[in-house]
Amino acid sequence: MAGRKQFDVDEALRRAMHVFWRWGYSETSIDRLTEGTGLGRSSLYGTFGDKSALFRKSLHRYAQTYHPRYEQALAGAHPTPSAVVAAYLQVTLNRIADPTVPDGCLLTLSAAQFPALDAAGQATVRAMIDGLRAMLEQSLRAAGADEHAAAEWALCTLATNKSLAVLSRAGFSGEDLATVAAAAARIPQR
Amino acid sequence: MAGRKQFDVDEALRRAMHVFWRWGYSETSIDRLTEGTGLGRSSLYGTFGDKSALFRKSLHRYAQTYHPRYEQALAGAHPTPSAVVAAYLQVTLNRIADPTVPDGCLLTLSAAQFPALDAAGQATVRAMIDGLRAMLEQSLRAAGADEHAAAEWALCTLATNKSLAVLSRAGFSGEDLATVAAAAARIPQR
DNA sequence: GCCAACTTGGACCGATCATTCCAGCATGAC
DNA sequence: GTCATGCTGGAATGATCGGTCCAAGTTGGC
Repeated sequence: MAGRKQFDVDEALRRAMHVFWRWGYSETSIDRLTEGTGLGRSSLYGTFGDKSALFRKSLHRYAQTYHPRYEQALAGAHPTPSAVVAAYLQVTLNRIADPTVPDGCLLTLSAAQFPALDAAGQATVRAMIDGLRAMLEQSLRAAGADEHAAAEWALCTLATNKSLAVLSRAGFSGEDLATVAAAAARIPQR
Repeated sequence: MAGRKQFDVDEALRRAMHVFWRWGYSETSIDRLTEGTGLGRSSLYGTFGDKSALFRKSLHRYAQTYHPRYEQALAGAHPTPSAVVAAYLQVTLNRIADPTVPDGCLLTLSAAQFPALDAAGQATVRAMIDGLRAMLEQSLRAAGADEHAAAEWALCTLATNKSLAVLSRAGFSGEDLATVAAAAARIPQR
């Protein structure tokens, strides 16, 4: 039960990062961190310091892991804006499929961010996010076929994506989001 | 000091909406709400119910105010995706300039969302948001001149915008964000 | 002028939060 | 085998949270 460290510090930090990632800062309690990392309170404090220190370490870890990919995608030899967006989408998709990120991508934050939403509201947000993911995948398939069409598709996708992020962040209720989804569905899809 | 109501319910709800808007749900304490609305605890609870009820009323108020504009922009007779995005940007810009929304738009949420970030980190986020706002305005000016160029511009803008939203939401530190800003600056601007 | 109705400010409550502390014990060195 | 090291689980602490309650006081109707 005691003696020498019984966990891998780096792995614990990775898990803590995902807890912050999923729940945001203020919705992440120490109990949630102990549950997510498997460490006890004492080990957590002894290893990483207090909550905000652990959060900052998580940020750094996140930046180290994912930032170079965006950097590479955005700073590469992409002559046109549409190519830049395509590269950006590619990175995002890779992250969605990243096996080191359980249960999806950054976007899944939205559904957990507003505890005051009822279950139906959160389910709606989750469903819209799943739909968005499908759209992203479809837009990338289109990119392989025809670049101009891909650019147009990415345009629509990003616009809808942004709408969803803004709206869910602002905490729209389930029925509000459903209405927006209906509007988004009317965007021409080719 | 007492007797009959000494405040305007609708105005109080508008102010409460902005408090939630700026701080998010869990970072909004009752004390912050009383400070933001000017009402006492009793008046707040007596008029709107508990915190989550007030949040839901704020959502509804928000939806009533802003949703029709997006609905109109996204569902109107826009034949091409780029036109849809242009309309979307127009609505966003209008909201940025909306005098009923003090201190800017939804995007300003980001800077307040992570209390564990130091002052420099939050200032960096704020500066990037200001830069983003300038980019949006510039993209709209371009839209007036040449529609295709505008579409390309909007593409870049949204991509960068989305990056910022994702990154700041994930809680990047100030220097991380500065690096991303440098990368974004390398996106061709015409 | 009087009374019922209603609002208001502030004290109060239990729950939960982040954080600290300590006794107990497994470990590695000798 | 012995001992110092330092990690571990759990109890304890003070602050803050959302929420409740009530006495004090003001209003409008009569």
